Amino acid sequence: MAVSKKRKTLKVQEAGARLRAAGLRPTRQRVALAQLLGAGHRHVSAESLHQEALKAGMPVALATVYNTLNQFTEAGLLREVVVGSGRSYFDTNTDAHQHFYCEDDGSLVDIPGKTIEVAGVPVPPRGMTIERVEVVVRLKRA
Amino acid sequence: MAVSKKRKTLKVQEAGARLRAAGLRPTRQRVALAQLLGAGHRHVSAESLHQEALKAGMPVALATVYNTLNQFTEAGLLREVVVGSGRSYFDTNTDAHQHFYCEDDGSLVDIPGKTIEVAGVPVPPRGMTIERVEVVVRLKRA
DNA sequence: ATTTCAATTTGGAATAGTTCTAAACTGTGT
DNA sequence: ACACAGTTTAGAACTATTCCAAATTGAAAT
Repeated sequence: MAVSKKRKTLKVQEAGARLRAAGLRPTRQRVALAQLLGAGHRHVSAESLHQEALKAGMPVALATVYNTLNQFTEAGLLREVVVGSGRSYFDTNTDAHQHFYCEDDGSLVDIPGKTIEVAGVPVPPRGMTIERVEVVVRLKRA
Repeated sequence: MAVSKKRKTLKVQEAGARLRAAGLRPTRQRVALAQLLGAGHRHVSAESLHQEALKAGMPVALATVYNTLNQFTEAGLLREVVVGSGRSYFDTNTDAHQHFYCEDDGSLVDIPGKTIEVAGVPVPPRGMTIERVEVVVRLKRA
């Protein structure tokens, strides 16, 4: 048989523990999604994660995937990456880091945290605080 | 009567000239929109520009506004700024510069071109070239 | 184990922003 | 004035996401 490249998933236990730690009730669906997201650094869209869950034999409604991704993001388990209107990516790497974004195929590639240095960020307008400085390096096929 | 703050618009002539220079046929609608966009630095959405055109007595279909904004962007007359999914802004300032984005009210404020310095941008993946390095400083109400 | 109830999930409808389509119209060259 | 490619238009279609009200479920109490 052909060598199948299977993605590693988290154990149910560990996924549940992470959810509890984040203050989220570990329901069947949330645990399933946390398992899929849990291992390694990944970039997913609601749609792609939904497909993945179905293929993995963990049926979840698309609306639940949306809810869950948003809750995980609020809880600090994920980071939302905005690259283009109409496309939302969620990044399992919540550390400070940046991205390459290829406009041709919509793919996203990490740039490690310490690589890019941003200097000279001005003081924000009155009554505002900086939440995050986001850098996206937009690419085109050469 | 109250002092009305009226936005300056371009003369028809000048708007037409700009369009020709960009290789776009100066139709009535394109001229009208170019007039509205022409003076000063602005951030518009398709919807906001559409409203503005209607109020200015220059009826244009929303679809035309979309077409036109996209054409202007392709022609280098505008720059698209991506800040959040579902929201597309077009910036009349096409020089290299960055933005503050306030997540609370969706507003966009320019950061002048030379203010922010980005260092350490890595070499792009094989066969790719950097089209633009985009920096968005996300703000929250303090 | 059973009961209880708020939290969660669900499928479908609803919404928002944008693009598409086919027919009507218009700018420009002759 | 004429012709025609380019443009505009209204509305349908589409995509990504959120909303909704009903059904289900996890966890705490009995």
